[in-house]
Amino acid sequence: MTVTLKEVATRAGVSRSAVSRTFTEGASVSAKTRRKVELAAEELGYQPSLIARSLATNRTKLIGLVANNFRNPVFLEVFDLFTQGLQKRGFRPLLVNLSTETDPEKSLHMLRQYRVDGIIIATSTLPPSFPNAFRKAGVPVIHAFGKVDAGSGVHVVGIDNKKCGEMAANTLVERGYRNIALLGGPRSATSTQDRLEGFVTQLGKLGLEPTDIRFARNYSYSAGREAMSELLAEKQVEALFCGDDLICMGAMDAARGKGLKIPEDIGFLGFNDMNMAGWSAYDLTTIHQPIRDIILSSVELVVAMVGDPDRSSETRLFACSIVERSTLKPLPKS
Amino acid sequence: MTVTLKEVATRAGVSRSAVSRTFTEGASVSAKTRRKVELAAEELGYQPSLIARSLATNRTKLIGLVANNFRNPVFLEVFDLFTQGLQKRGFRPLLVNLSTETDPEKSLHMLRQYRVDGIIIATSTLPPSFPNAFRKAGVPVIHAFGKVDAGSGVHVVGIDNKKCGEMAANTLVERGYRNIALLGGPRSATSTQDRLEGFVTQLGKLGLEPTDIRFARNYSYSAGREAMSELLAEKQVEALFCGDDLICMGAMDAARGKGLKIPEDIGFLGFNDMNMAGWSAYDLTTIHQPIRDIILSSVELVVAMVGDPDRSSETRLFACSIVERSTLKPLPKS
DNA sequence: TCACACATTGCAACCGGTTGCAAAAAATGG
DNA sequence: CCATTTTTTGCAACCGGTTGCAATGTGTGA
Repeated sequence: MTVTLKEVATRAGVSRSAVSRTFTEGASVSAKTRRKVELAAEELGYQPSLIARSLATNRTKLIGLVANNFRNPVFLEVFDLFTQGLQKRGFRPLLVNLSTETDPEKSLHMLRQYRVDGIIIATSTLPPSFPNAFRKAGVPVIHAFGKVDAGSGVHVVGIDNKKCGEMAANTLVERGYRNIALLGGPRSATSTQDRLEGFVTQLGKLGLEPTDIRFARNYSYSAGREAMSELLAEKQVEALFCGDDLICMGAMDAARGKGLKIPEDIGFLGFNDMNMAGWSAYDLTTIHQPIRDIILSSVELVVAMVGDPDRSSETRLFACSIVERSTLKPLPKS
Repeated sequence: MTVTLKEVATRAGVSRSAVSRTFTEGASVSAKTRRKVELAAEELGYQPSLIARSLATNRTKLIGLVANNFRNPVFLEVFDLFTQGLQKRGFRPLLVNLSTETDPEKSLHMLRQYRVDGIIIATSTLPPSFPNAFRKAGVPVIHAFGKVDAGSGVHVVGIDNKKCGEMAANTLVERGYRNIALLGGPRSATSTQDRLEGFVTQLGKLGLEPTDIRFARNYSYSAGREAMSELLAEKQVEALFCGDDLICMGAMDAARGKGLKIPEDIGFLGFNDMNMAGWSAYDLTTIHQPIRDIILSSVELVVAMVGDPDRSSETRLFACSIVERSTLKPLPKS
């Protein structure tokens, strides 16, 4: 059915090695044989089998792409950039969806069975034991959006979540808010924990304490909305720092549903700066997470590691910044 | 570095075939040898190489997943369901991003080189020549969201876009709208073309003609917003049928920006019923596209085809339905 | 023209599994 | 207990490439 090396070799009147070499980067073939081979390959519609090549070279050019949050819009950008970045460099993403996987161990086995050259884990809601397991298996692994975690040999690319928490605290206090609550993403996410820590600490330094702290059950509009409804039923707050724009939009709609005006009655500060944050129905002031930088850097790093597996472990943190829109009171004139 | 069959065989004191057979579904091994082998494998941390197996069996269990629209939120659901569905059946998705690919031919080569067992193409913005090329190469291919296209041997799973166009026309006219415009997705999408046709035809049957027809440059909020601004500058309309919820939300915000009230001054009918359509800031009346059914069915079909490549070509169309929210006037009491 | 260096080529072993086939072992029945 | 059937096992060839090595071919300078 499919055309193989051998048939091309026969047709071109050369050895199998010659054919192999014309299809191998940087191998030694004369212009003449190359022409003959290419002609024969063309005529036969030959496509080298990457499977066979992988077996022989022990390189698959496959990168495992592991995620467990397929419903958050930021992952659109994540997937887009990952796949493009990998494609551009001649690698292919093998997608793993951990959303419903009870046993991440199984995914590890699967990825090992496919002999992926490297792995990118894009989530902050997995315990470090997961990336570490891959590392122990000797596979290059990048933990994007991960928690800085010294000494495990896992490369981390992301942001400094603690600093972001501090930034949020400063931003809200600067604008005169005092009665401030935090509505985080899932409590188990390391990003949530770190932001919380930075936020509370910085608030403390400014002599304040959060009025309320709670966590949405996941990164969704409805989770944000629900959590906010509960919060409003119990307490009164002047401003809210949310762990994610989606959650924040849900929270905004809950507040509006109670007749509150934004930002007069209540201020909102989101996180991520996803596309929708700019929609005029929300026009959300938010902290921009440099997804693009994170992804591009992760791809670059994983490819580099494939070339040099002993490359020493590295942590790359990118800066976040406030994107000013209309859900917070402006800075008072000083 | 990695443990192979041979080492397990030696350790277990059996032949390589015996090891292979214990890891092969439905092969003949006695309970005793199986135990020995499993023990040895466990001790050595053996993981069978799917690469080697693929080479020997000529089956990779890899399914190519081709898309070219990574920025539309419906694809979150699409990716989630695809990957889960494939995983559940022991297949793995090899992701191909055609967004920036100028030459789809290259992707075809790549997928053929990886010897994928099947391909799912999830887009309506590719010419039928693309899926057909795969089919010609003898690879099972499912065109999800595709255009019904007889005789090419490509399986199509999706909806009847013409009928949806008719449904939209009926819905708007029923509610008393007469001055109706269409704001479609990209003109090149077959789904857009079919909906347009159904819409205009049905309107014609009802004695009407669309006030305006235009197309957003892509499936995005901003494209919808821009197109709507242009439309409003030129014409006055009572209701708009949009080719996508995102586009529709952009259009709504453009209308609101001009001071129009929804649905009093202008009605909106979206398409897809994506999550965000239910957000209270929009609360969009829209046509539900049964993404879930389409994906699950596509996965099922592609897996079936891998098992039986000569299975005859099939088209599966699912029904769409109106989801009533608040961007259209209610049906007049009859 | 010849000796030499260097580029190109083919041979054959290897990558890590699967599988048809025949031999060996176990189970069955008389 | 033996002949027969059925199950289990190992051998060896194969899947489609790559690559070290030795042999061949080509080009250079003297």
